[in-house]
Amino acid sequence: MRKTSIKDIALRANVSIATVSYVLNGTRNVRPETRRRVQEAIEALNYQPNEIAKSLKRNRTNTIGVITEDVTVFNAPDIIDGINDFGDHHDLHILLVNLRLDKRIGRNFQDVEAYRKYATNAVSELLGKQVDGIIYIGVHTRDLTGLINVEGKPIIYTYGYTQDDISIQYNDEQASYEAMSYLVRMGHSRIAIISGLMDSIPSRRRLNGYYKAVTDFELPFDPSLIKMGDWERDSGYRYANELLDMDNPPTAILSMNDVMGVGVLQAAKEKGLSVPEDISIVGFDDREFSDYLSPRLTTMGLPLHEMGYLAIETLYRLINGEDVQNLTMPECRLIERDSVRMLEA
Amino acid sequence: MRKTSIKDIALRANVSIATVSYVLNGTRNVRPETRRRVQEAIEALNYQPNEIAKSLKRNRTNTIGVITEDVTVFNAPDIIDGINDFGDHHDLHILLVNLRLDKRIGRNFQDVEAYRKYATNAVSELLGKQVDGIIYIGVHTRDLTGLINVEGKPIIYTYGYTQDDISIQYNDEQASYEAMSYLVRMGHSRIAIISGLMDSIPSRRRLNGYYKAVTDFELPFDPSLIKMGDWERDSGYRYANELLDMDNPPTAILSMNDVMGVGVLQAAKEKGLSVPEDISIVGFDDREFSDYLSPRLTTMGLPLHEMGYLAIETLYRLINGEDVQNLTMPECRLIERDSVRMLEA
DNA sequence: CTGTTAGCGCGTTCAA
DNA sequence: TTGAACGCGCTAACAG
Repeated sequence: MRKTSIKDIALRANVSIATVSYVLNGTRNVRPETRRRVQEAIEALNYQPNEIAKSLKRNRTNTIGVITEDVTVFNAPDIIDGINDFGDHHDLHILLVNLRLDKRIGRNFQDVEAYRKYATNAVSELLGKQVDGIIYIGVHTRDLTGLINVEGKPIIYTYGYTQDDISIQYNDEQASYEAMSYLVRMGHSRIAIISGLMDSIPSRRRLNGYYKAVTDFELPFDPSLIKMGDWERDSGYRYANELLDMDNPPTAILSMNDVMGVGVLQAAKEKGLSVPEDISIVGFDDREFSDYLSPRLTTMGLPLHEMGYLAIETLYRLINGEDVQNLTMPECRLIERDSVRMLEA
Repeated sequence: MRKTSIKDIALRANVSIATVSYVLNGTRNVRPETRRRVQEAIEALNYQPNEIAKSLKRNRTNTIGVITEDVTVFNAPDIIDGINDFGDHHDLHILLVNLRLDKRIGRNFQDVEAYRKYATNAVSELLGKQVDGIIYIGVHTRDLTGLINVEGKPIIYTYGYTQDDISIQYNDEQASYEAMSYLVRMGHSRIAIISGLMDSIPSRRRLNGYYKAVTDFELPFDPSLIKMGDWERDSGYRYANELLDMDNPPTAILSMNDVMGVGVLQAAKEKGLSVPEDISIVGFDDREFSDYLSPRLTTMGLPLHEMGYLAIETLYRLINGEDVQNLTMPECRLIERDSVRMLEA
């Protein structure tokens, strides 16, 4: 038998369907006695409104589309969790599309055409489903201008941005500056940095933070303390070796991600150096594994949950026609563990 | 201005809306010339069907609800990825609900009432949204009978089960048996095991696999090689210490998860034992971090992607009225890394 | 065989 | 408080 609809309620309560609707939504006053009858019927028939029908009429689905370039990449789950956090409290539902880019194209993000069709499809599915807005979660931060066309629907980017839309980003420069400040507070001054790929925006910004700290704290500036890595473990390993082989090696190494940090740890270990006694290390990302390394890695944690939360909150305001500007972006915070030691003065 | 609808197309192509619908769905023959006109109009107006309206009429949304107890828990993303994999190829959309249990109630799963309301809400939201079926992804395997009532909608459980519904599980017993076989092939016979909490079904099943292997391979049976851990790193550490302090210590330790495996690694290191030269270790789960440990941990990988894939595939068949039985469950497979050595004969 | 008319699905909302 | 139009697309029934 069919699901019970508003009609069944009306029939049983001996009122019109309009009245049922008013009771349901409190849109209008209804005589208490009538209301009671209606509610009794709703109860008895275990009625549950059909949101699809409601959406059709209201022209609003209370559903937002979330496009993630790859759910299995480490940043996605926590961002989604932040989205859900807000969504739960505002009756917003999440239609999730997973582009699965990591499986489909690996890291070839330069080749936009390779994944444009996936992104375009995702958008058109979502638009067809009449979502009220879209959140796009990239795998890594880059310019996504022109990738998709959302035909005027509100959209928010995170871990990526376009020249036309709002995007939620943490402040890379501030983050690496803060990591440096911490190291300085711990008594370090010869601090090396291993960067990510230099075609990446976060890499460049984090390097800026490094320079700024070097200047502000009047640290000895030595270009040979700056290594250009590629985000992978091997490059951390390779450059840590170079760094540790110097005549005047650094006392601390800031690695732009935890993965390279693993390489650094390994290089130190192989040289018989112990961390943090002989060399301090700070990573970036607070990947789950950084807590399982030995020593446990001190690292800059990313505000993933907050980014998701802010993304949907902002989208929500956009949907409701608010004029959104001057957003305060969430900040990274240092997760202090065991890979940095305090240097004696 | 309003989104262009089927009506606009009809108007422009000078046909009735019925004809447009026929062209759109290929439901009936349409004269080529007419079809061309319609298609031209669709193109010109950039028409995109309103799936909401379609769903209302069809009484089918092509959307399935995915309830995850917590997206940020390690098993969720890959299961979801598997769900997407199938969904992509069958025009199925995913409405994701995240119960966020890890944040809300931690590990207190005994206290069902603490999260029943979340689960119930999730189901009723999903039902209201008229999903065609539901997949429930637990945080860990347990009996979920009676938790929710889906009012006859098809539902599939994974990482959990009920007495009434279909659930997708890998075979724990086979998995630990296989891990043991591997160790035996590598020349080990004194093999210890550190289990998870014994109120957990996987723990018990994996222990069965262990016993079975001990019997089948005629390994020396020594009860002191069996330790009851609690899934946490500390218990791995503690029991590894006990094991390694024995007069006749094992040559290999099978840990029922990678987290405890980290504790085992640490215990060995502190004793000046090197892995795998002095002691071999096999973990369970293939957590991301197991590849970043040193040595890289050999571990039983879970077929998460496959579970998600099979879950939605089965759900799809259920939705289409097929009679589903005798499912072949996906299997764990060993990820061979560097923590086991071949013992000389 | 091709095209049209009209009612339906379910809830919202305006006019009466 | 109610009847009826409406949102958008599907489809049965009918006409040519």
